[in-house]
Amino acid sequence: MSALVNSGFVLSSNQRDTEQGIELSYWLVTDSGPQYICLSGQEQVFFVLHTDEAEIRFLLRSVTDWRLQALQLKDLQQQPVMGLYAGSLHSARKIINKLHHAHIVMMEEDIRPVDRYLMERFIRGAVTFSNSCEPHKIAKQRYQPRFNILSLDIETDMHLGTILCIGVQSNSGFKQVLMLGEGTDDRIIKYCGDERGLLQRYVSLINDCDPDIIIGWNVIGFDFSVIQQRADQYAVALHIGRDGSLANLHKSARGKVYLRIAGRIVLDGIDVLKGATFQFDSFSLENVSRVLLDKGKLVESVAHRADEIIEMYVSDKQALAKYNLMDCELVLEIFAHAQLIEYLIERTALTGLALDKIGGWSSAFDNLYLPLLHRNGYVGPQYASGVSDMASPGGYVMDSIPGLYRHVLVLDFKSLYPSIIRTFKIDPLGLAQSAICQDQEQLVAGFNGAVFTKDNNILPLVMDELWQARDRAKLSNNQSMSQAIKILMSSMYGVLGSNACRFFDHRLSGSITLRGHEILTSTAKKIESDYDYKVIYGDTDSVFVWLGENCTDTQAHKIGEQMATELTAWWSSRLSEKYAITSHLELEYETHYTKFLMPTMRDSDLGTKKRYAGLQHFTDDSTQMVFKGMENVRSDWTELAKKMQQHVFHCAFNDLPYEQYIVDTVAAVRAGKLDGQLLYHKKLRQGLQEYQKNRPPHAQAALKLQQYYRAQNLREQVSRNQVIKYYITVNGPEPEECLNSRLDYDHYVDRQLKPALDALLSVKGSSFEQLVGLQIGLF
DNA sequence: TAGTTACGCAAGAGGCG
DNA sequence: GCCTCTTGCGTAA
Repeated sequence: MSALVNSGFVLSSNQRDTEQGIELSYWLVTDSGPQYICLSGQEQVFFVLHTDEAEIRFLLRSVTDWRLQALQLKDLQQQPVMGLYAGSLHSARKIINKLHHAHIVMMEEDIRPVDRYLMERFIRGAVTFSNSCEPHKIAKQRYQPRFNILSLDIETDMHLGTILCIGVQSNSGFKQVLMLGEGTDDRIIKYCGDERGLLQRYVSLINDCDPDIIIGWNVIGFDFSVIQQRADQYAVALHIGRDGSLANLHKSARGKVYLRIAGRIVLDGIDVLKGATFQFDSFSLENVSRVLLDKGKLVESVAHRADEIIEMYVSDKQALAKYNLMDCELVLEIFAHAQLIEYLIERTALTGLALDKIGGWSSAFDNLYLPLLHRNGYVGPQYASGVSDMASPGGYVMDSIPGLYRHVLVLDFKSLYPSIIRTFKIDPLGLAQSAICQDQEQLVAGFNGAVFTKDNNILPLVMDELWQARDRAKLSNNQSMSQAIKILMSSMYGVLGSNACRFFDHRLSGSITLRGHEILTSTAKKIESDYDYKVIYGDTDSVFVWLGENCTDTQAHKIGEQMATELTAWWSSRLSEKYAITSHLELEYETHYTKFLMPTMRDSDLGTKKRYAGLQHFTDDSTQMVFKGMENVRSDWTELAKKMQQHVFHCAFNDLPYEQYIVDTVAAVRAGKLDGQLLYHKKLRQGLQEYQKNRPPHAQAALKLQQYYRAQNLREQVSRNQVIKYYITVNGPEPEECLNSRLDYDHYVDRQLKPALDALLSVKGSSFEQLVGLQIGLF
């Protein structure tokens, strides 16, 4: 009956206890709509040491519904283990608690049965399923899903907290706005009377649209939270699950809100962008759409948005609906433009993580590693059982030689940590196996006392496959795939160094980073001895090579290519001779700076680390300024300081005069002509009361803002993680919203303009004071 | 419902005389 | 007022 076998994509999963044991359920998306798959009579399994059997049987003598079974599996210390099978989630939880209190070693007890079922079958999203027989079956498959996506946005009256309208737009072009109040419906706007009517209409709308994925902007933390709160107040049941069940919203201890809707997933554009390593100064929809899509929203002045929305509701509901839908559309466009759904599908295909999972690189490691470990006859280690009583550093940062240079090349190791893992066989299994391997030829030493087997390892092979997959993705121009793999590969090191990962062990992380130190220092030494160029800086995986002042652009490019090739070959032969291993290290010629500034630290002659600027020169002769770590790329410096630094560096790099510009700008600041560019932005990273030990300027401003809100009887609250916008005035920091005092221009000249420029001026033998005269400090 | 370490800098806090 | 230490933030890789 092969006609009944179909393809689908796992959208969400669930597990619960039934009379027949644990029931696993999966909602799939298929070409012919949603499909519910149910697997009953399952058990939860985890592992315990064989030597603990008697004690476990004693401890669990009063517990029913479990069994212990001998297995052909060992832990990584070569001790035989047994499987402990529980017939229900409830008894599994009880058993784990009991054993935990008795300090019995347990392994993989945290793996949920719904996840293990997929993981052990290598199912990562795509499945075949057969629903013609009981129980249902699913298996690994290739399948590209097409989702029905609905973008949702609500507008509220910020003073009363009421919902004014709910707008939705789907990826197939459907649009609708549910509007509070009375009016004549048209094609898009539907008037719903009171708020209760609006919420009831919303439930029908979601069920009629029947989306697989609902997207929005802070959509869980704001839109769905507000809807839930209003629905609770009016006792409207939000039956929007695909099985008719209620939406389930709950807050974690850390204040993060989670939402479960049966058969659907909800994705927040902000979280997804962050997960895909997009960076923005601000993640407001306004800013992201401007940067990514080159457009802003309909309402330009964010400051008075709240009042404008209420004003539109009162006088022009058509305009409000249009505004509401614009936000829905922007979110859809951002998802399409940044290929976010494609990225998430690739991530799932690589890691087995659910589409809506945020972070979770530690589970990704588990999903990739554990099934292979089991097939090699071992089970995963107990949590926090790794070696941690030794230091394992991060990347190596070289002392820099400060100065203003011409012709600096940057060579960097392509994915250094993944390539170290592949080359030096960094692997939890290999580390364990080395202890019982007699043949020294088959071993390669790591750091912190680690030794690895050259064969029979897992992580290096997983990395090899990812590496090849990434090369294929690049060749076929598959951006999202390449991006997903890059992030996954570099996260593999990260989790090994984190005690939130079951494989955490400083012998593993140290063997990666300390090898990195050795590789970087040897490379720098080799360049200085063989090529006679000075290495002026290096950080983790890069070296900055100064070619000397007399060099043409063409020569520089040629030298870069040649050095990268030769040094890659040198590493290959060196590692082959020294360790008899195949090198996967690859040095790339990345950048040619025709002008390059390595500044000194403030109030010191020593060079800085992680701060520099240069004029990059491309092979087609175009150029571009690059700033790393400097004021210009820091969000907590004023617009004016950044603009000035940008301009003055541009002039200096292109041999143009800048002295008069500096003098004029300082004068303009003092004349009060540039006040708009003197605003500071800084995030309040703690709650306002938590600034006990000291109170930095932005916290002082936030306090004044809070008081202002209270005095004005506004509902608004200053909250953790809010960006505080403030000026420095003669009376200290004051928030933008309630600026009262004169700006302190001495502060701005001395603390913003001077430091932003002195990095450059001082290596030119000049100084800010020299240029602007003795104005500073006299006022 | 947990990826890492290394680094620079501004400004507050507190000791000293 | 001057000096050093600590706190807080944002950044590089």
